[in-house]
Amino acid sequence: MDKKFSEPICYNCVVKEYSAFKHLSRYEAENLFLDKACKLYKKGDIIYHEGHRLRGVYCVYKGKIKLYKTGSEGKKQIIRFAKPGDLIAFRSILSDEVACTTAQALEDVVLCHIPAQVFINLAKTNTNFSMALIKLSCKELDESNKFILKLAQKSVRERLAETILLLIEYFNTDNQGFINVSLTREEIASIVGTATESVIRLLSEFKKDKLIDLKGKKIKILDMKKLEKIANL
Amino acid sequence: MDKKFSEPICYNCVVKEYSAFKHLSRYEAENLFLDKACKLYKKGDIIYHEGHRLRGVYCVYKGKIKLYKTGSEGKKQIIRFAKPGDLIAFRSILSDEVACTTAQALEDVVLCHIPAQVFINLAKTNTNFSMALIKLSCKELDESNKFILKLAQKSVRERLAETILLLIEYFNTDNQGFINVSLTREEIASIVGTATESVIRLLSEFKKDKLIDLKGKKIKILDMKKLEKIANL
DNA sequence: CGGCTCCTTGATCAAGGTCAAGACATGTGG
DNA sequence: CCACATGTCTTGACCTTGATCAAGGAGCCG
Repeated sequence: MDKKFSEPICYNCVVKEYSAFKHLSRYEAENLFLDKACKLYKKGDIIYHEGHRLRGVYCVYKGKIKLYKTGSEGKKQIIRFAKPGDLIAFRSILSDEVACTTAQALEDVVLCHIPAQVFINLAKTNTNFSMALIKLSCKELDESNKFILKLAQKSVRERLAETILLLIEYFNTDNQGFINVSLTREEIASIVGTATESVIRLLSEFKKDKLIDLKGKKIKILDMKKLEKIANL
Repeated sequence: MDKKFSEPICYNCVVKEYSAFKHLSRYEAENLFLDKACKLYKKGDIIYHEGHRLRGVYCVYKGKIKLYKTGSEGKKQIIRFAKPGDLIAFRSILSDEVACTTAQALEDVVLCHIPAQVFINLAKTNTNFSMALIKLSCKELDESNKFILKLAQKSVRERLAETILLLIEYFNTDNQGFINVSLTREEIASIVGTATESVIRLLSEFKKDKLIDLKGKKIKILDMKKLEKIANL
């Protein structure tokens, strides 16, 4: 495989400061660099499958990833996303469980793979690092619990409005105000937990009401206040 | 307050072996005993409120607890339960966040309160203990993510069947085969994420179909296989 | 015996899922 | 560069699920 990217050097990596790795010492980061392996994934590639045993943790260097669970009828439910600086699969590694989601590249992605034992050793020897990991998983647990509340009590309309707001918060906007991520209507539906057709209908309704603008897969917020009101936060 | 219970002694506590505290040394457990405070809560008492800052972690010694989030219209969504041996609130303490749920006693409950700093110090100094905590929160995260999938994709009927199975797994049955917990129909509805009336109608349907037996608030499984089939696991 | 809370049942209706069909867009190989 | 195939988007029609409202019954406690 020809690499179209320069392999990041951990102790110097641009994403290090945004990740739990910021707690590593120079020495630890240098060692990490010796043990990791960097790899490019094309858009649509599966990074790992739900239910499979993983050999290590991935640190996202470039690109965006969706993590989803698959229901009994094969229907997908997106649980969360990952972007540069995020770690994925570390919960499975630390708790010695099989992967609880499937990770798939939303665009071309570069990941650094850290072998399980290396990662676990870091967590065991560097208290600041392990506390950062605990905080990460607690935060994510909180996110998931909020999601539960949302699914259980809100209408599809409210959920879609909230989802748009969450997407903008997580991915930010480009210089034209469009959310920095391209999702199909089906993918949006599998975040919101609804049918693709419902997403389409509601998005065009939002557009008609001048709350958002649509340009292909790109979404731009026109009226944040009203959206928040619909989301009923 | 007169205590109608004998205060448990940590290093000797019957629940210690079922909790993350099993990783404590004798010395650590003895110190823990000096720092903790034990308290009785009556059925219905609120132990802490969502959004409040907590001063420590609770270890459940006796009784059952529900943990719920409250939605925008005041509707409650039960996120999980706790029983003897479980720790509650430790995620908020470790991640230094306000409580993300409200904890309420389902029956008379005895809790031991461990001050935040004592708990954090244990987590920082005892690697086995902190790894156990990480595993706990990862496991809970997995539970929450499964819950999301369930809410997003399953019918109320399927969810109720699955909920009954989860209750039996978590609380076990008494010698007559009834699930060891008494929940109102409303509480069951706020686990399943539906209206009280729907729970009532479906429970009587399950009873009519000889899947379960009902005796007041007590539920007994008659046909596990069929329930599992309905739950569509 | 009121006054609670909880349970139950029936009637109604809207939200949203499903199905079907076609438009549009994108990429592929000839 | 075109023709075709495939994936995505859109719209309309229909119908099921389950929420809501209303009213009454059952059990429990001071």
